[in-house]
Amino acid sequence: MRPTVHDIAAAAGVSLATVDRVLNRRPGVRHVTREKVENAIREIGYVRDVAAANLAKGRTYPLVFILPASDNSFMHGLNDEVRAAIARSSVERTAIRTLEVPAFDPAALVKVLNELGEERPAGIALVATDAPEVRDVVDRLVKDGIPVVTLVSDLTGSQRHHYAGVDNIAAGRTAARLLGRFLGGAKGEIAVLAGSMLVRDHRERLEGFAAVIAAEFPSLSILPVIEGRDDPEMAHMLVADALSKKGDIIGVYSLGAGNRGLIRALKEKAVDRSLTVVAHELTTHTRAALLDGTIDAILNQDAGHEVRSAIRVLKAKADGLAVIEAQERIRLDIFLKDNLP
Amino acid sequence: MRPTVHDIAAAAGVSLATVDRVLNRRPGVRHVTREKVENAIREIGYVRDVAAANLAKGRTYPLVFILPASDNSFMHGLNDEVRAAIARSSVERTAIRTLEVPAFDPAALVKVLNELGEERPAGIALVATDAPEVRDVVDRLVKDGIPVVTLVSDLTGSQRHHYAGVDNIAAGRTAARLLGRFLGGAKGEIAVLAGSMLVRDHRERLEGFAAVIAAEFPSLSILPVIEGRDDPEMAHMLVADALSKKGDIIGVYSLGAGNRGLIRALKEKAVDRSLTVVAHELTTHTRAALLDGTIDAILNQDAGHEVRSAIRVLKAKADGLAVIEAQERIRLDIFLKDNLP
DNA sequence: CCAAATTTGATGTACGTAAATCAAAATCTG
DNA sequence: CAGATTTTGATTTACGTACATCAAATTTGG
Repeated sequence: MRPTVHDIAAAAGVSLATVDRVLNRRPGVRHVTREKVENAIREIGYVRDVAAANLAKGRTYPLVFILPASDNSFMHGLNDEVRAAIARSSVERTAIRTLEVPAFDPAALVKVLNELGEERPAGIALVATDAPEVRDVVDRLVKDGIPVVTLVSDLTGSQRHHYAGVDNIAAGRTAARLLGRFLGGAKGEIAVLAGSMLVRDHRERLEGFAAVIAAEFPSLSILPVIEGRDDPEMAHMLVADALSKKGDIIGVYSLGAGNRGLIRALKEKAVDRSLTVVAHELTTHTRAALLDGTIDAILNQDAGHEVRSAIRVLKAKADGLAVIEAQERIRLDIFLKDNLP
Repeated sequence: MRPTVHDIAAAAGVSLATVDRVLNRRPGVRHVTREKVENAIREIGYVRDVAAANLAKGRTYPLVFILPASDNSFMHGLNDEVRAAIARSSVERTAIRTLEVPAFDPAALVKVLNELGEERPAGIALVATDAPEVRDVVDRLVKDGIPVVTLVSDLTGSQRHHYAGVDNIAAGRTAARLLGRFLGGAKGEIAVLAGSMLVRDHRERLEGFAAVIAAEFPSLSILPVIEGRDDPEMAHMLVADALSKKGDIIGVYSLGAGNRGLIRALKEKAVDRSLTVVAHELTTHTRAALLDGTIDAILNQDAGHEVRSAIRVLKAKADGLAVIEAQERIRLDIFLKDNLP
């Protein structure tokens, strides 16, 4: 059977109270005694029974999710998933609170994070705005022993414990290869629709995309990026305009949100032309467009997985436990019309 | 706070002992009283604290994994993942036992399953051989209250609680579209390498593949299926032979195992020809082939996810709890050289 | 209506850990 | 070496549930 605290006490030749003091970092244990206990723990392979410990502590994990106040399908979906997690909170012993901050606003994020430092929740998940001042607060929180994971968008060079999101450079590269291969050597121009180049995930997707196009599909050239601010109306206008003016666009890569506008523009302006289109994020609109042939492939990250993974990791870190790395890798989903969920 | 058994007792106006009798289906409770308690449970929204219950019961979940004695990379990987789960068993309160049965042998599977009926483990996961007699035993086990999930390969028309594996028809369709689009309207023949048409997942993959090729890529024709028995040597021989004889093969779909042999044949016979190749299962060999351009896309199912999902579902079913459906969907991974993990 | 049978209540122990209290022992200080 | 201080031990209660026992109350059958 699994060893218990009693077994540690017996193995170390000390009392249960001393074992408890060591396990829970309570004061009043001599260095030598502490080492005796720690050795015993290691030797008999003791692992704390988290369920029993939580029961005894009556513990709940107060977690905070910091989400940007963006009005696009993906963020709405992410919000829904966090709310679903909140609905499960009594079973999972979590007490999840969400905070909304203005999107792409490092100062606001820093302010909120600083306040959380006082509050000391059991863990923080945030959609990071990639800025040095944000990284500095996060590093301080981590140093203070508060588990932090980034969600969807990572924080360059920070000490965050984990990133629950996809590899966006790989996503961009994958989009490029799909588009390149689907176009089969044709010559022409590629339009790229992004939300904003101020966001790290969009920058990275473009970076990966451009690299592969340049290296492996020289017959394709990328037009200047269209920034649609993740807004359907704006995306519609800009894409429709580009399609009207440029006759040699043969492919489109939409790496941000606002796909509803893109799809409308495509249906208006490109019925006669055979465009190859790769877009990000599976929504009602992109799904329908994939099925009717307007879009050829969708790259997706599963918001539900990201949220659940973030929670698992935060709880594990709060308990000082290991995580199953392979389980927490967020995968890039590729959907063709045949493998939609 | 979360309601407890005491709250039920108070709400129903009965004693704790009676609540306990109802909760754990112990005899000696009048029908009316039982209903009073059940109503109270529903009204206050009581959910049993599984952690505390398991602690009290000292419960472990004796689970059985029935795996085929196949000697290919995928099954080895699956085996490794089950062993990894066994290593975690003390933490997860599982006691996992594996049983090996000859592959594609319904009788052997039936025999093992019948014996398990006596033993009554908390749950059974099996890689199903798709046969009516297997379905009948499984249905009986389910009827007897033993949770059963199929793993990797499903059981037609059975009552199994869950299938932890990918949708193989969708996988075949996806392979067809990738191949068709990558070939960009070229005219020619497609070679299909399977393990055996006696296995349901292989049959389904072929079915989906053929359907999409026929419907949407009329310039492509599928050659008679090559059955390589998932054996590298045999696959090598057969594929090399086919490539020598048929000059107009422009694509290959490998839907089973034995890819090491396929890759060798491709490197020997197809350096000059530009073949487009889609294969299943990410292994050391297929990964290397994808990176060096021998293979163009790999479809994969994550054995680790499948095993962990099966365990989660079996435990939940054993406790009569709901599962998060979206979390348990096993996804079809599509790997290009850019998004390898 | 009485005895028997059934149903319900009251109570205690256990699971593995946390946390607290008080006493005892060991160590340190001067 | 006495006294103060620190370290350790012994013991208890609690968390929410399971399970067992015995007594009391209620229902049922004749």
